[in-house]
This record gives sequence, structure tokens and C-alpha cells, in this order.
Amino acid sequence: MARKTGSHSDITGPRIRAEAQRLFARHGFAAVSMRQIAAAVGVQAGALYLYTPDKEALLFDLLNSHMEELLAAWATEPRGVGPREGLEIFVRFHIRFNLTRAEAVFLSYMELRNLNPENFAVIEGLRKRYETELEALLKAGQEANAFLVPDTKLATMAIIAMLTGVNTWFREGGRLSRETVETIYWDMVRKAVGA
Amino acid sequence: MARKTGSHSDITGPRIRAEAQRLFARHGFAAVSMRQIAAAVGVQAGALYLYTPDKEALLFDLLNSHMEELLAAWATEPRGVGPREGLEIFVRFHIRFNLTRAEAVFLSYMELRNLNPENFAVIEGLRKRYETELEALLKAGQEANAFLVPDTKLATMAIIAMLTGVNTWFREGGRLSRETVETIYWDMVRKAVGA
DNA sequence: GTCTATAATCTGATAGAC
DNA sequence: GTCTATCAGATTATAGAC
Repeated sequence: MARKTGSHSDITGPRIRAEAQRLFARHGFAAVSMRQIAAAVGVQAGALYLYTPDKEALLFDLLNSHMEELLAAWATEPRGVGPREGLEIFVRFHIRFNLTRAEAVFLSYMELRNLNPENFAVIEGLRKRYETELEALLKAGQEANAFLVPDTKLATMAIIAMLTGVNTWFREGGRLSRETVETIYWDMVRKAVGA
Repeated sequence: MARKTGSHSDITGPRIRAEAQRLFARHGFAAVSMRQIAAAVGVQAGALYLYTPDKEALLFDLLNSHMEELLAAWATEPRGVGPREGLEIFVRFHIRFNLTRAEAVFLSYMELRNLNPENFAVIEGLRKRYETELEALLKAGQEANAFLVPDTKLATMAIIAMLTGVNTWFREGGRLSRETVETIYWDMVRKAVGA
């Protein structure tokens, strides 16, 4: 069962992504050097290029994985029995999922500008798909007369911005539990859409 | 009226700040070099150091000015005759002011991490002061039984995140005018706080 | 007030030994 | 798969001429 000397490809790849995410989120993509990432992983800078063609591809991989995981996780959430329950599930899901991926969420909002146009379009497409999921819920509720929403597009953007904002101030062990925060935000969203 | 050769201190200072803001917002603080800023202004890199001790002080100056101007502008807004009108004035003010300073708003949210701890604390203090203005409005409305807000701190964060989010998608000349957007957002905020 | 020149260091990425 | 060494160029900031 002896391993070949210095061969850790199964573990080094994920470690590079983890350390890159941590460093990019903390200092910003441009401020972090390949050498810093390598040092955090415990390899030399040259070794990184076995796992990524360049620095930008590393960033794209992080953003792309995050968005794919977000959509996949949402797909496994239960559908509500009506518009109101469906929206509550979305609100709670968004807060909960984003809080467990704070670094990735931060990167996805802050470092998009460091992607080339093709990669940027991919991430924007995935983000749009997620927004459309919420907008569909709002439209359905509006048509069923369960909600009173003057503009579903604006309501979509308003709700997502409001929910994502939790990431900027929430701290585990603070005044309120995550569950309580979810409930209070759901109360505000529910009233805002007239449900 | 002849000027001394190459003397433009009255105009170069503001130009440096304007170009730095534009470049930092577009590419990120770390990704922009002092040479790029100098080139955009039309001077050599060395000349920048007559106006700023270093790159970080330039960023701090931009963030600090923005926050001071935000607070000063809010201070000149009319007070509403009641909690409801007061909140509407805040909602419209926040959207309107932030849309006219999109680059500065973006920087204030994205580049805080590039400040040293002292400068960071200054900006955080100013931001907190602004948040407290909104929270006071919500508390007053709650006590007057004009609003029904389960948690004024969370409502403050939720409303600010929601309103600031307009900056990420609003484009002049798009589907809706700024006035219309203000009105729709005010409708959502009003309902969310039970007014 | 602006310029040129420069110091000292760091950058992303590659080549080739092991 | 990882290392060392290296390339070619960029970085912030300063010194001193004009």
C-alpha cells in the first residue's frame, strides 16, 4: 500500500481549491499570488499548474462549482403545497445555504469582474437561472391571487438582495439563531409580497 | 495670468481621486497600479505621491469622502411628518443617492478589506451611523404603533441590503424609470414593516 | 509640481531534474 | 507529482533634476 513519493493528487486538488477560496475571499483575487496559495497548501508554486491552467481558471472553477451546487441543492428542496409555502421554503433555503458557503457567496458577488467574457457569461447564466426560480414562485403566487406584487422582476431582485445580505452581518453564536433569523426574514418577505 | 510650468495642484488632486475611483471600481483595488492611475490622469507615477502618502490612503480618502457625503446629504433631507412619511423619504433618498454614486457605493462594499484596521474602523463607524438613522426611524414607528416590526435591527439590515441592491441591476434608460423603481421599492418596504 | 531614473521586491508561468 | 531555478516583466515608493 506504499504511495509513490510526494504523490497526493487526490488530496492536493481539493486543498488548492479550498485555500484559494479562503484567500480570494479574504484578500481579493488580484491581491493573492499563486505563491501564497501554494504556501497555504504546502507545495511549491509550480505544482499548482498541474491542477489549473492558470489563475483565472482556478477562480472560475470555484464560482462555477458554487453556482452548480446552489442550483443542485435547490432542486432537491421540497416543493411547497401552495405559493406561500413555496416562497417560505425558498427564503429559508437561500439564507441557510448561503450561510454555509459564505466565502463562495462572497466571491460570486465580488470577483465576477476578474473572469474573461466567456466565463463571465457562464456564471451570469447560472445566476439568472437561480433568479428565475424565485421569479416563477412569485408569478405563480400572483396569478393565484395569493400574492400582491407590483412587479415580479423587481420583487425577485429585492428579495434576493435582502436575503443575501444576511451573510454580511450574521455570526454564529450571536444574538439570534439562524432559525430565528430565517423566521424573521420570512415574516418580512411574506408581508412585502402581500401574502 | 500665466501659470507656472506644469503646476496644476488645484485640478490634479481631484482628477487623481476621480480616476482612482473609476479604476478601483472597475478592476478592483489590488488589480490597479499606481502607474495606471497616473496614466489615466496624464501624469507620471511619481507625481501621485504629492497628493497621497500611499495607495491605501488614496482608497481610504475615497471611502471616507463617500460616507461623509452620504451622511451630509441625508442630514439635509426633510424630516417626514410621521414615521411612515419619514421612512418613505429614507427609501427614496437611499435609492436616489446611491444610484448617483454607483462607483463609490461599490467600493465601499467591496474594498473595505484593503484598509488597515484603524481606517477600517473609521469607515465602519460612519456606516454604523447611517444604519442607526434608519433604525431610529423604525423604532419610532414601532413605538407609535405605525409599524409592526419584529426586530428593528434585522429590519434595518434587510431594508438597506434590499435598497442598495438596486445598484446591481438598475440601468438608466431601462424598462423602469428611477422614480418608478423608488415607488415600487417603497411599496415593498412599507408592506414589509406593516405600515 | 512634475519629471526621469532607480531600488528592491514581487508577479504568473514554464522547463527540466528527480 | 513535486521540486528548484528561472524568465520577462510589473509592482510600490523614493531621490533628485528641472
